[in-house]
Amino acid sequence: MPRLTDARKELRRTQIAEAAVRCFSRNGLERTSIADITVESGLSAGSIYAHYRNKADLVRAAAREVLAKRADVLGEYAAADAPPSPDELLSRLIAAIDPAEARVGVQTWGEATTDPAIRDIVVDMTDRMRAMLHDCVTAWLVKVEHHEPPRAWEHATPIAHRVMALYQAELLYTALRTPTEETPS
Amino acid sequence: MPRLTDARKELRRTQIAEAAVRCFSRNGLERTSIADITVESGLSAGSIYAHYRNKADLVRAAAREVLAKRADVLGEYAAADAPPSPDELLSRLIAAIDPAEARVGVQTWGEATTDPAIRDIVVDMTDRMRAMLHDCVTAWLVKVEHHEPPRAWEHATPIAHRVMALYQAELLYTALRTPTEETPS
DNA sequence: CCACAAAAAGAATGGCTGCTCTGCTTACGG
DNA sequence: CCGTAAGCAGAGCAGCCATTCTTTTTGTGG
Repeated sequence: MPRLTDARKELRRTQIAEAAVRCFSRNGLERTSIADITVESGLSAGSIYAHYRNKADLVRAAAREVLAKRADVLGEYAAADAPPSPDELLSRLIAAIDPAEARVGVQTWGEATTDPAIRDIVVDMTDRMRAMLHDCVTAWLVKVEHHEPPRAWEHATPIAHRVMALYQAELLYTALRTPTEETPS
Repeated sequence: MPRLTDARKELRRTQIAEAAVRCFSRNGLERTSIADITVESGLSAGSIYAHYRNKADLVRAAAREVLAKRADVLGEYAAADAPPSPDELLSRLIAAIDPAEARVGVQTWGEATTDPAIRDIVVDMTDRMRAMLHDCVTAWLVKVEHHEPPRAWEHATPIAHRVMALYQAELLYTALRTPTEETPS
């Protein structure tokens, strides 16, 4: 049956989503038209609508992609044998920030203030990141600072909160600092 | 000359801008149409365009209004005789957050990532707030912690940075946490 | 009070945008 | 290889929205 193989279908979806992220990073969530994504992806409008129900669906996918990538970076450190100190953790997270994704991330925050679907995605990803940060800090307290595990978990809470806040602030500064790149001609 | 008196003209401008902020807080910067602002303000489209050149101009005015109000709150503490400690300062700032304005503030960040005019407003206001925070913390270090003024200023820098970040993060959380209010019927 | 110019109203407009629809093309299973 | 059902292209459509234009109303200086 001549359906597209799942791998190929997923490939198209990410091809579209990545093109969308590039467009969003340049022009913002609402200012990019389907036509823009059309030329950026090399596909046609019809094709895009074969893979995403509508524009909102595509925006959600893009938001998830950007936020998930940020969470992944954190996941690596959370699983490390030698847990970094909070300061070290923070500066590594900051070093891993990609300006284009930072911009889309901040746009996502703005959209989340009015769109419940985006809001859920952002809140979910934020909670997940904070939890990983919490694990990471707890591991550091136990392994390096030799705290007792149950107390360490409590101690880690405000520290994780602060690291998260400082990271998000840095994300905002990066998004604002970086000039929005020109369309490649 | 039968021109509107300056006071009345300014009144109309803020009437429009405040209606715009309410709309933005509900539906976001781009999803509110001039028609929405028309019904919220009780004025007509023609009238709005008599006071603002175009929608972008109105958005800029709204952004400035919201950000300036936040800076004003901070200004009070900066001028106080008994400077609050950084923790105290932060919790007072957080207590003064208005959910609706927090939403518009976060939307403003998103818009700033692609619109240079908004970006300048946000960066300017952010810098100004950080500077006031810096003064505030320096005053506390000198008056309460009895640091030497020149050293105090240096010490204050990272503290002010952290307070700012924590405040902005709280602003984001407030914007995400608060359900967007319904239109009054 | 009055005259009159500015301000407000609100319908009209033109452009853009999301989305759909009709065939052509392609890749997959046999 | 081939038939077929899907993916895909791209023009077309309907609706919305910022902005403008004309007419009516309003406030102000004299």
